[in-house]
Amino acid sequence: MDGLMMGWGLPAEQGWRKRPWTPDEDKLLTEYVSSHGEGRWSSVAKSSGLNRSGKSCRLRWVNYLKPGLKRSKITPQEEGIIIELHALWGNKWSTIARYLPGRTDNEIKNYWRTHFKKRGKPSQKQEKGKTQLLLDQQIMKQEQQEQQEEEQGENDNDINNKVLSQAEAIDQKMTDEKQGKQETLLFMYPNMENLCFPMMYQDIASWSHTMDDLWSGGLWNLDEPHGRVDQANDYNKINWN
DNA sequence: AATATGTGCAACCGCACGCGT
DNA sequence: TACGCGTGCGGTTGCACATAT
Repeated sequence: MDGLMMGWGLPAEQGWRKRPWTPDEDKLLTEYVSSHGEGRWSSVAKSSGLNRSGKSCRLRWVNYLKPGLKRSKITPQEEGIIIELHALWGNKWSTIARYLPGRTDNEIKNYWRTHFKKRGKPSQKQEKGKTQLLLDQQIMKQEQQEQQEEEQGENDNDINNKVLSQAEAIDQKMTDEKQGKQETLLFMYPNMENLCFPMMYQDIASWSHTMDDLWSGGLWNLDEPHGRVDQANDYNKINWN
């Protein structure tokens, strides 16, 4: 496949290397997307009069212009979420970004590289080990309960697999609701009480009453008003179409 | 003050995948 | 089934600014 064109509107051989977006270009793109919606980026590039590739248009919109994006610095709570999820999924930035409303994969990726990768922080493997240790502790405590579940056909005694399968379920759900229906949010954030507290972990908690130990010792401080109802309302204002 | 080095982040590149034909 | 197109994703690069020497 031709990496230069890729069906993204404009060829790359136009002399520009890194060309920052100007306010006028941002305005053009914002107006175009507002009236025509997202998608069909190659036609956006052609029709809007922007001398940009569709790929560039999409990136600019997704990472900078899209309503609802946070422009503030990553909070310690968000950092904790990033660390935890990175330990689980590795460099699945877009997946991690789904659990940080208002943050983009690019932003998270940059944050990780600048704040962790360079400073010799615990490696992914180490982080994984840390998380796995916590999870293993829960496994031990649950063993008897798990055995009972196995008798009922539930032989999934690897809680990490549960995490992953649950995450996959969320991904599947989000894919199914790809058009941005708010059902996705309700699925992820039931009662909208904790905007940044994904359903995934609420479900994990339901697997074991001992998971409170994990919360109190982990990086996800649920007492922080990170996802308040008023924030959830703000998030609801986003145009999901 | 001048230069070197480090940091943060926007933007681009190349690959992979899904979908329609 | 094969192919082309549109899109998304992770990796990389380049640049502006900050800090150190």
